Amino acid sequence: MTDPVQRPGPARAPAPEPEPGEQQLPLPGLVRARARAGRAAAAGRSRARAVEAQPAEVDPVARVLVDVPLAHLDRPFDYAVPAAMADAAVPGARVKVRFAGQEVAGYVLERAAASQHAGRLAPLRRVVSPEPVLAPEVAELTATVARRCAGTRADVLRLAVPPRHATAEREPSTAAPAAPRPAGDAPGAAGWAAYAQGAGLLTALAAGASPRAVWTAAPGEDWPALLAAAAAAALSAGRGSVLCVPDGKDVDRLDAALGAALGEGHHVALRADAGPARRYRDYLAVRRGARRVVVGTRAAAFAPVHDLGLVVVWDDGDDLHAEPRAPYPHTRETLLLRAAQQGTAVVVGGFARTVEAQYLLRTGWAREVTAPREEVRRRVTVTVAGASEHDLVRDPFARTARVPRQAHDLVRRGLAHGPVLVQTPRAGYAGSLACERCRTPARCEACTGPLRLTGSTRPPACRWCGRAHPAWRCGTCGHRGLRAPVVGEARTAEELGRTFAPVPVRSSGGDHVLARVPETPAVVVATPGAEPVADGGYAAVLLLDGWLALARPDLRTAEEALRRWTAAVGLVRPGGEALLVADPALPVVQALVRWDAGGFAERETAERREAHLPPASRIATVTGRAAAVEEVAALLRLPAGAEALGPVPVDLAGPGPGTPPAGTPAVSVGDREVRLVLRVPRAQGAALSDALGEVQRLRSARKLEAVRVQVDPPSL
DNA sequence: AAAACCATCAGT
DNA sequence: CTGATGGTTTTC
Repeated sequence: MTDPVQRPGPARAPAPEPEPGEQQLPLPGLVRARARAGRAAAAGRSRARAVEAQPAEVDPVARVLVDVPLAHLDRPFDYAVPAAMADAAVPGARVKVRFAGQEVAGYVLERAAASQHAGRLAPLRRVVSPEPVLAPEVAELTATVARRCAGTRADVLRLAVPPRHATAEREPSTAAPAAPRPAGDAPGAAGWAAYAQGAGLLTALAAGASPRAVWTAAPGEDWPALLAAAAAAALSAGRGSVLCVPDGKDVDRLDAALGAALGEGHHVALRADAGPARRYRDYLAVRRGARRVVVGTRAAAFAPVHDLGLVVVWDDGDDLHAEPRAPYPHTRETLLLRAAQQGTAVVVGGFARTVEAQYLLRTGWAREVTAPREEVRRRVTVTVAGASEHDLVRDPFARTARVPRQAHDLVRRGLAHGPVLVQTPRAGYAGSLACERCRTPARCEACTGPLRLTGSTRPPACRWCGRAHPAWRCGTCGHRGLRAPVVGEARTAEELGRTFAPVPVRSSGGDHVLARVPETPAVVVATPGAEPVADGGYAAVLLLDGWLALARPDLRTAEEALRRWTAAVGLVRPGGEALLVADPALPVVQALVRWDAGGFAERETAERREAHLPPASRIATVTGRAAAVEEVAALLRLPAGAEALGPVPVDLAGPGPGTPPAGTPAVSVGDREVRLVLRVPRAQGAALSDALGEVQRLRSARKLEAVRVQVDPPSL
């Protein structure tokens, strides 16, 4: 196919007249260059042919955001719109432009009558397609998110807009049927009545208002149905929704619930794993307004839903909501920024509650939606089996029984009525070793790194420095024996299978994850995050090795443990029971028993406030080679009240599980990766982001070595 | 990555 | 003063 827009337009006066009043620039270099080009061109070719195409009559200037990875170029550049591209170069269209001597991709942000740029404008080279893939409000959101994360718009755009697929683009998007099912008929609509503010939330959504809620779901809740009902309520008021969940399994559940609530054709699931054609087709269906309700994982937070009225994030504590690619935006933060920008309703929901969600309540920005105590008690009974620290002092062997008698009893009772879920901590922690007797994690004497086994015949070695410890001895109790603290879910399944034969044992975890299990009695062993949903709910839920879930040296360990436990107990059937094997004296264990994620989050929030940790403070990290990080520290213009901590070698700074891997050649101190932690009062958060962004632009302009900047890192 | 820019300096 | 040169800055 020939591209008409690239052909030079009809002949015109050789040198374009300067705009009246516009400064005529001498541009000697340019004149010289043109003269050379003219001579180089075949002699006899008329000068008029060499002149660029005639500009568009209306708005001959396109503001283009170019896709280059350099922070200091993260701003629009003006290009001349040739007349032939006047209709195609709409705001939001993908274009190719010549930028710094190279052909680069970009998006038209807007069209304008004139440019502020003093020099000559280069023409657009090509409009890739007139499809306005980048919605104006998403362009704005992208800028806000980039600013918050001290990153570039181009990086955020890559997360927000899927790659083009020409075939998918040629097909029209099928329009939604005229009317969705009445919102009140949604299966989940009645479910909100169980919550103190639930009915009010739905009413407000149906009235087209923008309520903001932090919702803590009751155990066993059919949360996809309730969220679908919320989206249906918003849609009945003519407003679209974006619903973000952690993983594909949750997308499937919510997808099905939305189908039931709205009828087919009103919503779409944006799946990262769907393949380029499907992904682009679904994206276009949203962008073109054919679908107004979107469910998806973190990329869906940017979905260009028309008339957006509600944003939802489910289980915002799941680390899958944290984007692993620069500039590392978090779904919750993206959606909150978007809600503020577009004036939408917000639901931050989960079985647990993050300290960030709690902060929204603390400041009064959002309202709490929780089930009354009686309702929770009706749904599940949670008990604890395990020795307290006090008991352990008297009898260090008390907790060596991994599956205590009470647990066996629970499983047996449950199996009489249906499937029983057994959650066992992820095998991922298994690499680290612990004292066989007192279970204190085994650490390197030289650098305090965690020890691990690299082979059955070799002595334990440090993950960080690689030093071998053939004669290790526990620093706490003096014992010499080591154990891998986790019996993987496979072995747990084996053990339980023997105990409860002939009841079938199903295993879910690692790369073998089950989505659903039937209502029939079975022992279902799963690692956190891989729990299958049981038809009709589990008769009982057993949470093993609570001590291990709490053994990680991380700021969020307790919060994360509670999140995983509540997620499992959340799958119980009404009237079911749950048992946690852990120290009953711990506040986090009591929070599970009382189903009081809110109280726990409030307590954590208060503690962190005193320790000047997020969310009351804003944290950012700068990671890179020591020399570069030190330069950054020197260049940073920190806002008032800011503190800089470090830089500290990364190996020691964080609990990062195996960096660097043993066997990495030794590096000199100057080449070591270091991390600088910056902390400001929350009110200065924006100023901190701006200061970091400024340094990034400066460093990129000077071609200095890149450093990794992370604002609000999910863990330290 | 290429072009434009700019300071410097040898050769008039 | 002019044009060549080489390093730095800009990129529409």
